[in-house]
Parts: sequence; C-alpha cells; structure tokens
Amino acid sequence: MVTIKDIARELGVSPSTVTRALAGSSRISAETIRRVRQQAEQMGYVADSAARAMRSGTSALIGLLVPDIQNSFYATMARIAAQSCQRAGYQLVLSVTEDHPQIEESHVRALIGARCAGVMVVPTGGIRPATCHLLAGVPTVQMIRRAEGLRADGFGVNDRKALLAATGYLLDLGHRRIALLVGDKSLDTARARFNGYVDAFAARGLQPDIDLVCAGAPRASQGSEALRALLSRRVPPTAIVAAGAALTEGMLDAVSAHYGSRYPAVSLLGFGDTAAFRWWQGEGLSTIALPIAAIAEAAWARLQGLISAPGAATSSAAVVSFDTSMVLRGSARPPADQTRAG
Amino acid sequence: MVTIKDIARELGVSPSTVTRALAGSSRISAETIRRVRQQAEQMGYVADSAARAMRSGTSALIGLLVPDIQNSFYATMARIAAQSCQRAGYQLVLSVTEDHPQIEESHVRALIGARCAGVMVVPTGGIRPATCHLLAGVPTVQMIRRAEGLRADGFGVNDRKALLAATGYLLDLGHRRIALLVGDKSLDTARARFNGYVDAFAARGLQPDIDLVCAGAPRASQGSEALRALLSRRVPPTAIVAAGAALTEGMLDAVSAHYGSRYPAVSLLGFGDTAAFRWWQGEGLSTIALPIAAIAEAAWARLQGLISAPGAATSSAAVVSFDTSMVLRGSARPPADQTRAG
DNA sequence: TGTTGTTGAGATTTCGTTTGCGCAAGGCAG
DNA sequence: CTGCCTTGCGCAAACGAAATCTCAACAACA
Repeated sequence: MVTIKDIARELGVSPSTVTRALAGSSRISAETIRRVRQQAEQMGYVADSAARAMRSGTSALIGLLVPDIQNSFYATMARIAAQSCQRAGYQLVLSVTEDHPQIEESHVRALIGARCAGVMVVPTGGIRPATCHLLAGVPTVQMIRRAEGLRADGFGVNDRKALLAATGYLLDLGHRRIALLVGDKSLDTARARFNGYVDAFAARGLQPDIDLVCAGAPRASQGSEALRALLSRRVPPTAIVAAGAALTEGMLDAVSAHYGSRYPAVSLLGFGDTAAFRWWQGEGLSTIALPIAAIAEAAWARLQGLISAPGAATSSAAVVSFDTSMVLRGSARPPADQTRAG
Repeated sequence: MVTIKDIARELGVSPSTVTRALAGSSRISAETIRRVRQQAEQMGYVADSAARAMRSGTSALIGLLVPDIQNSFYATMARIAAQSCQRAGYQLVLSVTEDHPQIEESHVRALIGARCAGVMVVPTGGIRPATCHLLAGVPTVQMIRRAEGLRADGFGVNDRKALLAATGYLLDLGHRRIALLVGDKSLDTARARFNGYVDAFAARGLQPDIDLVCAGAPRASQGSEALRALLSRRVPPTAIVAAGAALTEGMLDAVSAHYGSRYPAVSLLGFGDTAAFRWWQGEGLSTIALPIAAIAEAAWARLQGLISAPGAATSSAAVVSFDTSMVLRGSARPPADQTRAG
C-alpha cells in the first residue's frame, strides 16, 4: 500500500506537504499541488480511511438499519440512502436487524466502534435502552417507526390517518366485515394503524369485529396464515386491509391460495405502492401509498444537518409526518351482498 | 469515548494487559480477564475499529457492489450477505453502482481505502481496468455476471442453458414469434442468454425473427417501451421471454398497459422467481428461477476461504455455474392460432 | 537597513490498538 | 543451589494521516 510518505520521498518533499496538497488546503503553491496530485495518481495512492478516521475522530461511514432489505419499503430507502451517500462522499453500511433488538444492538455497537458519521434507523419494536444510549452519541434520525427511548428526529407517515382513510373508504363502499392485518403491539406504527381502523368505524357510529383483526409479526407468512383461517369461515370478511408491506404480500398469497384462478370475491387494500401491485388481477391492487422516497430524502437532509452542525440536536426530537395517499385501482368494490340488495 | 487506556488506568494495569484480556489471547490469567471484561462492560467500552484497522492492516468490512438494490435478485443477495456478515462478525458496506463503471470505481476506491476484508461484486458491463486492478489486492468474488478483466472466482448460472430451455419450452408449445427482452451486449449474461435463445431455434432447424429481440439497458422502463411497440404490431409476437429481473417488470407493465383488464393473449415467461410473480393474473407467471440464495451463499463461503487463506487465490479464477429451473404456472400456453387449428 | 507580514514547507505530535520483547516471579530438574 | 522454563504482565514501538508548531525565505514598508 502506497502512503503519503512514499509520495513525499519520491517527490523530495515532506509528508505534510503531500497532505496539504491532496487536501487542497491553504498555504500551498498551485505548482506543488499539481505535482503531488499527479504523483499520487501515478502511484495509485488511495488514502487510508482508518488512519484518517483515527486522527479526525470520525469516519465517512453512514449506518442504515432496516428490519428487512427485501421489503420494498426498505429497499427503496436503501436506494435513496445509497444514492445520497454516494453523492456526499460517504459509504453506506447496511445493517439488517430482522426486527431482533439483539441484532440491532450488535450492529449499533459496531457502528459506534467505527465512529460512523451518522445513523439512519428503522428501530425495532423492542429496541434496548443500551442501543438508544449508544446512539445518543452519534447524529441519528429514525424513519417510519419511532422508538420512545431514542432522542432522534423521526420521519414517517401519519399512520392513524392512513388507516382512518382506508378503512373509511371501505366502510363507505358498504363493507362492514373488514379484516385487518397489522403488526404487533410493540410497534408504534402498528398501534397507530390499528387505532385508525377502529376510529374509522367509530366515526360512523360503528364498531369493528375484533375477531377480524390479525395482529402479529410484520411478516408475509404471518399475514398469510392468519388470513387463511378467516377466509375459510362460514361468514368470511368482505374486505381486507393489510397495514404493512410484508403483510400485503401475505394477504395476496392467502387470497391467491384461497381463490385460485377465480376472481377473488373479497375487496382488498394493500399497503405501500410496490410495482408488483399494479399487476394484481390485471387491474391492479388498490393501496395506501407511502412517500418512502420523500421520507428517506428528508431524513437524509436532516442527518446531514446534524453532521455538519454538531450539538444542534440538543433540543427535543422533532417528528415529521408525511401524508399517505390512496391509490385506487380495481381491487376494492362494494360488497356482494349490498350489490344484491341494490 | 472510553479507550483501553482508561480501563487500564482504572484497574491499575497496563493497556497491553487490557488488550490481551479482551482478545482472550494467551499468557493472561483468567482472573485478570474477568476483571478487565467486567470493567470494560461497566464503562461501556467499544473498541475503535479504525485504530484496530490501522494496526492490523485490515478491517471488518465486507463490500457488496450491486447494480440496483430494488431489483429482487440483488435484494436477496444483500439479505444473504447481510446475514452472513452478521454471523461472521463483519459489517456490510453496500455500494449501489447503478451499472455505471464510474460509480463502481469510486466505490471500489473507497473500499480499498477502508482496507476492507473482502468484496462481493456484481460487476458492471463496462468495468474499468483500474477497478479490476484495485480489486486485485483484495479477496474478491463476483456474482451473476463475470468481468473478463477481473481475476476473481465467479458464481452464477448457466445463462445460455437457461434460455435454451425456456425458449425451447415455448417453441415446443408451438410458438414461433417469440419476443426476447434482454440486456445489452456489454453484459456477458445478456450475450449468453441471447445465444441460448438463438440456439433453441437452431436446435429445431428454425431461426428467430431478429426484429423480436429487444436488447438494451436492463431496466424496467427499457423493456416496457420496446415491448409496447411490438405488441402494437399488425402481427404481434405470440410469446415473450424476459431475460432479466427488471426486464420482467417491464414486460408485465407493457402487457398490463396493452391488455388492461382483458386476459393477455400472449404467453409470458419471466426471469427470476419474485414473490409477486405468483399473483400474476391469479394463476401466476411462469418463470425461469435462479437459485440466487445458493449463489450468494456459495460466493460467501468462497470469500471466507480467501480471507482466511491469503495468497491461495493465485491460481486462475474458477467459475461455478448453478442450474436454473423452470417454474411453470399459467402464463405460458399454446399459441392461439394453433389452438384454432387444433 | 531593520521590521513586519506573508507564504511555503519541514518537524513533531496525536489518535487507539496491537504486538514483539523483556522483565520478574515461581516451579522444577539437575 | 543454580540454571532453565513457564506464566503473567509492562514497555514501547509501530500503523497512516493530519493538525500544530516551527522555521526559512522573501516582499513591502518605514
């Protein structure tokens, strides 16, 4: 590995001159800069980021912690984060937590040990106090979910409002037996989405059938299994809302398995606007769309601010909520019994 | 930040004792190890990986370079890589190249500068010699694609055979006007897939209509645009094969746009076995399935070998090819004109 | 000509960790 | 009792970049 000393020796100058030339800092002649840069280029010099990190106390690493990189939300997030890092000269360290607080903590420890410049995190439901404590020393933003113990700005959506609108839409179509697939109570987002669902009924003087609420880990398999039982009931739900991206996959799996090639006799609302949803049954799946890219970009902008202005984050954590929107395609219609009645 | 010196001072021992105790190396008493570990725990010590990297000359970072993290192939790859790194005590640095050799090179430079322990790369079509040269000094494995200039073991599929089988399947169903969506010639995979397509015709004494081959950047939009023109022809293709994951998305977009809610009058074969393909038109999309997880795992195993046995990679690069399989669902049927004839 | 200011560049130190070497104490065989 | 080996631990030297300090050379000005 070629170091600045090698370049300095080759050029007959001192290492400090080489450093200054490469950094382009003040008090160095243009001619020296040119000579040093050319020599560095020719010798294939690559700066040792470890040495730089040691001296400066910070590295060019940004940590991104997500529960699942195959989830379309988090894949989009990773793309935005990767692009942003690329543009700003950072490297992205990807940590997949699988929603395990323990894995999350080990990743955060590693990030802290690497003196990473900043962290973007989708916290797990049961995030540990130790993890929060470790993150307190680093510029941090949280996305989608919000952990109470984490004093970091949050960027997400108004989950309650999203499900209030979605459930309301189905209620106004005439549905009453509306199944809900939702994550478990340890997630603030799941609680808010559940509340939105309940409140939509309440706003119309109704009450949801709590048997139709399937709460569990936000995984496709979870949603799929819970839903199959519901669909096989004597009186099945007339509509289903999935309140999570993975749960939407589970919903579509279960519905496909139950109806086969028949057109599903149940209205569906998905969560998130993955490309694949456009193809559902030829007409597309109606969904609750989240502006994930905008969220990630806002979080990144805030993180950059925190990095460049250290100590400015001492004020209490801010929360930025984006609005979701309904993308109406063909998967939600009035219920069959009402059609008969009308 | 608490360092080993702090722990040493607190305990009245020397820093080297602390290091050895934490490393659990030889010539250290069990009692000392216990005391040091407890003190470190209590003081919240986290090892500075920069200092460690500087001393040891290598870091615990693994670079993963993929063209597009939203592509289901690469998302799966990232999941496997992340899990593997997690288990082995490494951190994963995600680099999204967007298929630009320039971005690829800048990421590789950064990885080299970070003295990363190993690199897993899906090379761009036009990978630069400088990039290959940089990677020559680090344990490297390449996945899916193979760059000629890169002396690194490759893990991928038999692309020619995959399209030979897929095209042959459609030919045997009676199709003759089979459109092909494929990446551009700079990609070795695209060339091999194209060859498989041509060879399937040749093996039956036939010749493909070259007008039906759409070659371009492996992006959804690319496949979609090229295909729309074909579908609007007076004599459209009776079947379409997409030879790429993103191109498959493009294919489904174009077909959805052209047929709307009507059932598509064209047979389809996708590439890769994304969850979403199961839901296509209720019956599912027939696809060419790639064992991406197995590929990523094999590549990781090889990379670990290279890392632990330095210098063992001096022999010429090996190539490991996995076989693809056809997943037959409902999207490929005999052509309509033959149905009328029969 | 002496003083001051400015610019270019060398010398030294610092970051936290690891590791080769050396020292001291205790055990054991000769 | 002496010499050697083993065990446990301290000392100090790296590792590469970069900041600070220092110093020389030179120009402008009184």
